[in-house]
Amino acid sequence: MDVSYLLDPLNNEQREAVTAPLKHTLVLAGAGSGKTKCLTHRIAWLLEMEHARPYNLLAVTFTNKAANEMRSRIDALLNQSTRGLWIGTFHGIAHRLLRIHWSDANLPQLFQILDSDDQLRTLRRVVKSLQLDDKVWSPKKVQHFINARKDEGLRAADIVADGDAWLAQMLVIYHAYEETCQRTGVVDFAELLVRVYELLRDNPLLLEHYQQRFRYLLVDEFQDTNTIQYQWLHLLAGSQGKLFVVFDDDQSVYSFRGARIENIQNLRQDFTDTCLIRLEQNYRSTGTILAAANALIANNKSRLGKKLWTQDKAGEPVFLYAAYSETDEALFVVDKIKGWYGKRNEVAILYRTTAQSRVFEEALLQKGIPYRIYGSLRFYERLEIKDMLAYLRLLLHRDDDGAFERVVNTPKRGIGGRTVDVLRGVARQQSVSLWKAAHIVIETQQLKARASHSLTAFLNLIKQLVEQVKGLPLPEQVEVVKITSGLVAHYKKENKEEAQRRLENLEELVNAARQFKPRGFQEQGIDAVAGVPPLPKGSILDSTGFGTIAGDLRHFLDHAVLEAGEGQGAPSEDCVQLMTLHAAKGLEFQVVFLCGLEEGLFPHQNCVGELEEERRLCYVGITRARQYLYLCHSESRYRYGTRESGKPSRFLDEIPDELIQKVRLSSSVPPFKLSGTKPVDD
DNA sequence: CCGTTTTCGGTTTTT
DNA sequence: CCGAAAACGG
Repeated sequence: MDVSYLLDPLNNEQREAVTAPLKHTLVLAGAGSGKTKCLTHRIAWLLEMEHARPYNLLAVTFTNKAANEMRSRIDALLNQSTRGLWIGTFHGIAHRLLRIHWSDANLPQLFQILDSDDQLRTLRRVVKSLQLDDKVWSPKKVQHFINARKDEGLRAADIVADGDAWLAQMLVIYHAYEETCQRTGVVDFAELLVRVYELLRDNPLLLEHYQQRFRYLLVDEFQDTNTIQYQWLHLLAGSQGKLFVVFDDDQSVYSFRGARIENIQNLRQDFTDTCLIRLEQNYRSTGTILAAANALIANNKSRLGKKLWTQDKAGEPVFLYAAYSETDEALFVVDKIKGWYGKRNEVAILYRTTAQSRVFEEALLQKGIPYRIYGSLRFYERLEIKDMLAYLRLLLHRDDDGAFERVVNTPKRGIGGRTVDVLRGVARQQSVSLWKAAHIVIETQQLKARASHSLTAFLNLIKQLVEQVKGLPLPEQVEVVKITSGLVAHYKKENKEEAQRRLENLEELVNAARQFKPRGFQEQGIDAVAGVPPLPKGSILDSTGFGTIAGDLRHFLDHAVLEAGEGQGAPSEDCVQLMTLHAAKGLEFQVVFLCGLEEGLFPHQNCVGELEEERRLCYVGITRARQYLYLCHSESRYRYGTRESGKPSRFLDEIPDELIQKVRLSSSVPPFKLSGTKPVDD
């Protein structure tokens, strides 16, 4: 078979990785070294040369973006069908397995997924129902505690308080939360992972099936895996499965959300017969930029060690600008951008904290340069969208307390906090859902006439919606809910710009429903693939397929939670890109401005113990730049109301002087010359 | 129930 | 200092 199309575009190391023997393979892939190419070509290689069938492969990523990218690149590369090839995020794949095996996973068939916002609301209710002071047991803290434990694969029952009163109380809350979720049939993000791990661990026949099926496990950004993800991979690989993981220990910047860089070492210990391949040739940046990056990251003690190199020329020096103030910094950056004649979306302004974006935004606005800030509110997280989704959830599942609470008085229909308190009381006492409690409360006449009347009206509204929507295709269901729920009328009343936007977003949601083409799940015959033992009898497959009313709607809701989508709206071309360093990971730009390089801000004061991770973050920032890299720091900066002076970041000292060119001496432009900005010392 | 006042926190974030 | 969210008063 002629596989030159697969191998010719690769360098020696990439080829070595793509054609590696069937051992567990670790690919240390530096920034810009072609790791996605490596992964996609490896998949093609396995299919073409190792007689793998598409359903033998499982490729896992962290973000939907990465998963989509991988899928489209594979489709472009291969001429054969990739039916049965699973590519997805850890959460997406876990979710898929839970939908198939909902019964074995001890979940209701129509289980719902909680996003972080819904989780927080749920926790607020749990803390309140335990009569705890939410100042001491702040739902946010509790949320963090629980998620951190779940990331470690620990349930409340797995943790021993051992005389620690604080921990004991936390565990009580954790227990109560688990119970609430189970009772109401909801699953948070971390739970997807824990559940699916337990599902396979506790069902040997299921495990056997998937171990036989997924002979080849490919993992992107392996340095970002957390404990439960690693345990799951470990379990799924079994003794036969072959791992192919791509990682860069120097780009591990997510320990704060549970990523365990040690998983690389764990993998090498837990799996014998591993091989490590390094991709160090960089196809992105100039020699100078790489030299700066290499010098910086060399200061980290704990790393496997690698040195990026390029065939490219040295290029321009790294420019350094010392500003007086954050305003000066922004004006400098904007000034440079004005002098840039390339495409504007090839320019990125990167910073450590989101708060820093404001000054740049103002400066860009003032000069009329179009820009786009990443990480602003995502489409499916908008208030009005979440309200609509809550109605839809309620239609699917009347006992969804979260959805009930959200819409019971949205739009305002005279059901205030007092009324809902009564419902909550009855619900808790009789351990039923709010929906059922509402019926009980009305029947037993526990409310004043007016409240009772309003509540009855609400219940009838939902029942009416259920009837109206029955048998309609998804987009029309959404349309009906949009009108009948009263949300449109609700927003129309306010004649503000904001209200107009909300209405547009609601319309956009109907649009999204119209265009919604669920993918994945196409193959229901997964138990009949050749060479794989059938799924054990008693596995109850997901029967709410497409075409069914509940099925379409449910898939749409799943999609909304799991793939909340970027800011929506046209990804307006020709905009300067503003984002945090974390958001920039995986991207590249012709020109990069790395701003706010000051002690306390970057490295951030809260990260004194995590200095190496801060340095990696800086490394990520530097290696985003293809051609021009500007580093900025400011002598002073407004923080928490007062102007504070800041020393240049230690990271600047770690970049060799000969690579750096200072753009302008601080003294050459005194602060009072800045027009249209606040004086430095006010 | 709704608009105003007060209080609080303020690193990074995908799913 | 600034914005969000909780508490308060009409």
